[in-house]
This record gives sequence, C-alpha cells and structure tokens, in this order.
Amino acid sequence: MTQTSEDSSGSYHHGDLRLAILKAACEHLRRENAESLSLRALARGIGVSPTAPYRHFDSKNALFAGIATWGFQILSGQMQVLLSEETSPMESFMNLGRCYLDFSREHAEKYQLFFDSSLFVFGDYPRLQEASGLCFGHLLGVIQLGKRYRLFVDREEEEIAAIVWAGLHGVASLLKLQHGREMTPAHQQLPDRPVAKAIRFLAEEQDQTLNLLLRSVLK
Amino acid sequence: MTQTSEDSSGSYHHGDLRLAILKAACEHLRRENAESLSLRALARGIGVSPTAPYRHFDSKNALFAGIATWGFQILSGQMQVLLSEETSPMESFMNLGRCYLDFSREHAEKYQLFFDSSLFVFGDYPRLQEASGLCFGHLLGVIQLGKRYRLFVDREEEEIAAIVWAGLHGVASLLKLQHGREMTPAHQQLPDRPVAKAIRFLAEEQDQTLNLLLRSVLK
DNA sequence: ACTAGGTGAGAACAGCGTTAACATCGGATA
DNA sequence: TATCCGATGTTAACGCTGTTCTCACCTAGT
Repeated sequence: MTQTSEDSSGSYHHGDLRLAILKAACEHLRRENAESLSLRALARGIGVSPTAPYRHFDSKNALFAGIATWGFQILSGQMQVLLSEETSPMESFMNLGRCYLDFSREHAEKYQLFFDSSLFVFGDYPRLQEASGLCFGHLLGVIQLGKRYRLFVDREEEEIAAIVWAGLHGVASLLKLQHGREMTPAHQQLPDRPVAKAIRFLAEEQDQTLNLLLRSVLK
Repeated sequence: MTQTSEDSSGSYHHGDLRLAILKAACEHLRRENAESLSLRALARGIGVSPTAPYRHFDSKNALFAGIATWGFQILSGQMQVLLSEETSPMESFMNLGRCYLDFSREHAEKYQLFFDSSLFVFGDYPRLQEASGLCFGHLLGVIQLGKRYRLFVDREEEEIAAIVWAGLHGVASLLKLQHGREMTPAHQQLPDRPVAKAIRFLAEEQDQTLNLLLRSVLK
C-alpha cells in the first residue's frame, strides 16, 4: 500500500516522472525504433502535459543519453555482483562475458544506445562517461587479476581489455542484427544463408563464442 | 562540357537527384547526427522542391537504408579489388581486415548505418541484404582459402567468419566511440583515462590489433 | 506563515514527414 | 515526325513534433 512513487493518481505532481519517462521510453524502444519515439507521445501515455518531460530532460537527445547512462549503471551493478564471487580468473572472465552478452540481449534497447552516436554526443554527458568508465574498469580488473596468474598475452592490460571489449561488442552487434534479418521473407534469403548460419553459431554456442574470443588474448 | 548529370541548372529535371540526395545526406551525417537530418533541408540544399526526394525514396527511413546499401556496395567493390591480387591467405586476411577498418573510418557515415537498426528495419530492404551478403561472402572466401592451407582452427568456415566479422566490427565501433569522447572537457576525463588508452591502442596499432584478432581463429 | 524553487500545464511557433493533385519532361511507339 | 505515357519535379495541405515561454501549483525549509 506504500505509494511513494507509484500511482499517485489525481495529484498535481507525478511522484517520479523522470523514472516513468525512462521506463516508457525503454518500452517503446523495445517494440519500435528510436526514430519514432516522441516526447509528446511519451507524456501522453504517462498522463502528463506534453512538455512536462522537459523538467527532467533538456532535450530528446538528453533522454537518449539518460537511458544509456541508466543502462551502464545497471550493467556495472551486475558486473560488480559477479566479481564479488570467488572464482578463478578464467571463470571470472567467462562470467563477465556472459553477463555482457546477456545484458545486450535483455536490455537491448539500452545497450543499443551505448554505441549509437547518432542520437546524442557521448562527450556532452559526464554522467554517461562516468558510468561507462566504471564498466570498463570492471573488465580491466578481471584482466589485471588474470595477468598476475600469467594467463594473458604479453601486452598492457588496457590493450587486452580493448580487444576483449571489441570482441564482446562485435558479437552482441551481430546477434542484434539477426532480429532485423529474421523479418525477411524466406524466398529472399538464399544469398544470405551463410550470414544466417554464422550468426546462429554466435547465438546458440555462446560459450564456444566466448572461448574463441578468449583465445585472442590468452597466452 | 558534358553535362549529362552535373549542374543542369535551370532545367526542370535535376539529372540524378537520387545520387545527389545520397551524397548530400552523407555529407550531413559526417558533420551532424542522423536525428537532425531532414529530407526537406536536404532538398532545399540541392535546390529542388521539399518533396522531390519522395520520387526516389519512399520515406526517410528508406533513405537511410539506401545509404547503407550504397555503403555495402562500395565496400564489396573494394574487397573484390583486394581479392583479385595474388597474395598469401594470411596477407589476404590482413588486407581484408585493413580494408574493413579503413572503410569504417573513411565512410563512417555509411558504416554506422550497417548496424544501426534504429533507423530502418534491415529485413525490409532486399537490396540491402543482398549487398551485405556479398561483403560477407568475400570474407568467407578468404577463410575458405585459408582453410585449404590448414591455417585456421578446426571449425566451420561460417563460424570462423562470424568471429572475425564480430571482431572487426567491434574494433570499428570502439574507434568511432573515440570521437564522441574526444569532445569531453579534459577535467572530466580522469576516470576515463583507461578507456582512452585502450582505444588509442586500437587506433594507432592497427596491424597489432588485426594480429590479436587473427589469433582467435588461427590454428 | 511565508517564500523560493522544483515540477507540471498550457499556448504558441517553426519545422518536419508524408500525401495528394497537378505540371513538365524525355523517350518509346506508331 | 507526332503522340502519348511513365518518370520526375512542384505545390498545397495535414497533423504531429521539438522546443520555448509564461503561468499555476505544490513542497520544503525558514
């Protein structure tokens, strides 16, 4: 019965409009694309005036940046939980990889904004930069741990982390690509068969994918 | 003095409006973001009526898809040129990787659309699918060649190609990310230093990056 | 009790994507 | 060569959008 933020119906102030907007925007992005998202429609759906969102986001672009920041914070939290467990460096690495790929699927609407520089300028949002830096830090931490066990190739930790992050993001991107391709009529897919086969491997053999990825930086 | 398509000033028909729109759109994307691109402004810049572009693109989304298709065609052509040269499988692979990363930088505005499912639905455009399939085919071809020399890990060619493509795209994405980050004021960059270092490695040591990437699929 | 500031409402503006109806051209056909 | 048709460009119009400005309301701290 606590209604600190939820359903304060009839009251002039919403309670937590900022969060409501973030959630509504994510719901929209999960079904439609970013182009069709409208602040006014969002406000309409929530039941506030068309310009109320501007009290919480300077612009539509700022909303997108806010969603991305939120995403990095969630991912960072999930990573931190994993890293608090006591596992071998190798297992930690695999866990982090699974975590990253899982996040990219379960929070696809947030993840897609991590690398979409067309919707906002990354450098304009310090909080976003801070949150993403935290995630990278977790990856770096695992690699620093593994380095002490002489697991990795003889390179600086940041370089190893860069390759690993790139690999993870690449896999996540190709998995996402699959969704767009699935919508193609079957009769048109013939020249596309190899791509479908390749992506299916990434999707269905996640651990093998991670193992292959790991090979690139393992001693 | 041939003016079949260029500068047919004053004439009712433009000559090659479709190409002019594609070029103008790419120029815009190179400086601004996709969100701010407007068909009407594009038409204004070219000097035609606000709705003339609709004779060549069904919608704004279709224009984005058209740009992506154009990009895949260009990349496919560049790949084909490389593959016509007689080089060792290993060199062919490195050449292809360099070609891919170079394209992602020199045609950044087109490349970003390859994986941006927020601006159009991939499956809605068969020509796009066909062009991208061609590019993947070139990569697959190099791997099939290398396989005959027993260079690669014992896996299906499509699986190897998938990992390689993912790695290449991941690196390209992180390189692009750098641009957004460069715009951040220096005093805010402290927690971000490791990311910057990582990305600098990818950018400045392209061949080492490709070598690391290759390790993941090499026997 | 009062005030200041955060939050929401409402009106207004220019610009946008998109459609429909009309104009013009160039190339195929007869 | 004359004619016609489809491709291409124009114009007007629609509703919606992002954004800004002014005003209303509500809450917290003095």
